[in-house]
Amino acid sequence: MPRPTIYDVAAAAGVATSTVSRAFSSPNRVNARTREHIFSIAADLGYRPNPHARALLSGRHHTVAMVVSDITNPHYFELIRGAELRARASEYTLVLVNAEESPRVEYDQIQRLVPSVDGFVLGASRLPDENLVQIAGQRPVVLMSRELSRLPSVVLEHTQGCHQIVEHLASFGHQHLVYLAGPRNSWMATTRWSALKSAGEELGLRVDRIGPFTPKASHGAAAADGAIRTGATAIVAHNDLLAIGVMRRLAQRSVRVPQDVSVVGFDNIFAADLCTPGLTTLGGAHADVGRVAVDILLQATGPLQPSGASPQVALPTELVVRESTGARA
Amino acid sequence: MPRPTIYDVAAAAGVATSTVSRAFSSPNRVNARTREHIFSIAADLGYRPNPHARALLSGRHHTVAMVVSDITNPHYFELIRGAELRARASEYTLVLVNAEESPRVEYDQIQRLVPSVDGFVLGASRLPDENLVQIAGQRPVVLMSRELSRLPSVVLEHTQGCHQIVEHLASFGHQHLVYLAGPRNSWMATTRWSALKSAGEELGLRVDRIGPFTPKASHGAAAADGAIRTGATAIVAHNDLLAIGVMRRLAQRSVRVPQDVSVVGFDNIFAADLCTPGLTTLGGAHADVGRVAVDILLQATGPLQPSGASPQVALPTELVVRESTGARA
DNA sequence: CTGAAAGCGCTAACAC
DNA sequence: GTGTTAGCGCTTTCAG
Repeated sequence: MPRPTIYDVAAAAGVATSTVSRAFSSPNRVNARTREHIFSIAADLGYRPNPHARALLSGRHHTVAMVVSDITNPHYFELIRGAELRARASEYTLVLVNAEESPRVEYDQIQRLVPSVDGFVLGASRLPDENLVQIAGQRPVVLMSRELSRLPSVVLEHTQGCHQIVEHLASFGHQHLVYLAGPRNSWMATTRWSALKSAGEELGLRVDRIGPFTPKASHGAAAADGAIRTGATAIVAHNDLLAIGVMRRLAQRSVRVPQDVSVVGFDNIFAADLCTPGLTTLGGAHADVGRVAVDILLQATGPLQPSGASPQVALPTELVVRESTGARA
Repeated sequence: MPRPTIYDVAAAAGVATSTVSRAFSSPNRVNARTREHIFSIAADLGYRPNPHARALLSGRHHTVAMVVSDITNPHYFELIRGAELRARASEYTLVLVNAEESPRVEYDQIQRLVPSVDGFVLGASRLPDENLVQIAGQRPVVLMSRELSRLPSVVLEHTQGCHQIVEHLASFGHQHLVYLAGPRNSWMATTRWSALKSAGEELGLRVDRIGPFTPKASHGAAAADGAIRTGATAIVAHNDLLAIGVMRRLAQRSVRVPQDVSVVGFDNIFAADLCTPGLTTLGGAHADVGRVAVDILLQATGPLQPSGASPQVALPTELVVRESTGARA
């Protein structure tokens, strides 16, 4: 037996289909008694509105897509969780898309989904600005871990956080640090680099940069070797995964952390607390990033036309100090 | 300007809408010349088929849902990734749902999605058998990390794996081990317990069980304390997260691993290699679990009616031995 | 407050 | 090979 439709319900309830429709979509526009009657009949029949038929007409799908640069990066766990919770709270479905660090995959997937979703939350998008603007022209977009004027975004307060990192390292007497940059097209990588550099200038440290590196543990070896060559006494890796990979390689090469070199990461993933030594890292309320991003998106997809306002939210970070940083010995 | 429809394309191309439709849905049923003409016009107009209108008629949405018991469990990373890749390869969209260890949330979410997806992949479902059977009556279902007669499933070869664990521990002279059980309604928990027990009987070890425990690191303290009380010399935790939490607690209580007690986990998550001591754990090709599950699902949602066959796939496991297991000292 | 009827974008008979 | 014509399930004027 196929799913019952409003026709079945209408027939069984002895009313018109439009009344059934109204009972579900704007309950207050129908007599309380008939409404209840319809509901009970509908329940008996096991009727449930077909979202596609609804979407066909309204153009709204009650679905948002979240695109992440690499789904296996633990950093995204909390982001996804926060976004999912927020979406569900408004009875929205969250479609998860993995861009696998590939702008092409990212763009294709987004275009594929444009007709099916009400908006996009883009995590650390690797797409060029023009693409983002274009996508925003098709559907509301909220960026995470990236800022772009005229588009709403949610980021962690990296600039201040980077300053904190440099201060922390300076307090141990470090005078030369190196930033292991993330992917070329990562806005975060660019921003962190300039934040570190200016903090370095301010505090009188030399700051180098090498890379780009794919921010995975497996790429840590190359990054570590490069870092050693710079002669820096402190390494700031683009994220925790890379930092962990770096520490592994350093251990292999008998470089002691933090006695010979200090290591700092970003994200404060679960594993940062488990590796040895524990990784000093810049953390933040990641779940909130996801939550707020969806929040803004739902606002934009809401009945009120997207207002000119494009909120750019920056959430606070916190430097989690563990054992991977210290004075040279 | 609204999205162009087949009407716009048809008008611009000087053909009927059905021809446009055919050009896109069954290209070989239309003259090559007209087809190319239609395509080029469509491209100019930026036409893209509306999947909802399509779904409304065909009932197929090119979308599958994957439900996981807890999205923040790293164990799922690879599963999700494998599933996502496989889905995308067939141009299917993967909707990710987080059940948050709650059967109620899980069931509600599934019911919400029934009208919008072609099938479900259920990871470590916490639902009772009857519910699963009922859902399978609404849409094709493939289980992961759970078996149920008449439903297709993909699991890791836990039974043999558990045997391997017990053998490994026995080889170190352990004679008493305790299993820290996962959630009450976890099929895996039940299966592992009976597998461990029968392996214990066979090899002459005493095997206790305590729990259930929520398989997160934060619940490790209670689990560790309970384990100590049993007097067992080896602890087999329901998963790596719990095992890591247990090891933390043991360290706090100055119980040495593995000198005083050995610890084993399941899943071989990234962090298992990072904690100190490294965690011995039962791993497997998790990405394959997700991949194969979607593979089976797409077969079932395919044009050919769901055949009676319900493949029950069991993928091999491998015991990854690290430093958390050894002889007592 | 409720019914009748048109149509959202597309597909699937059925003709030609 | 292509056009015509009904709908898919629902919402939404417009009457009543």
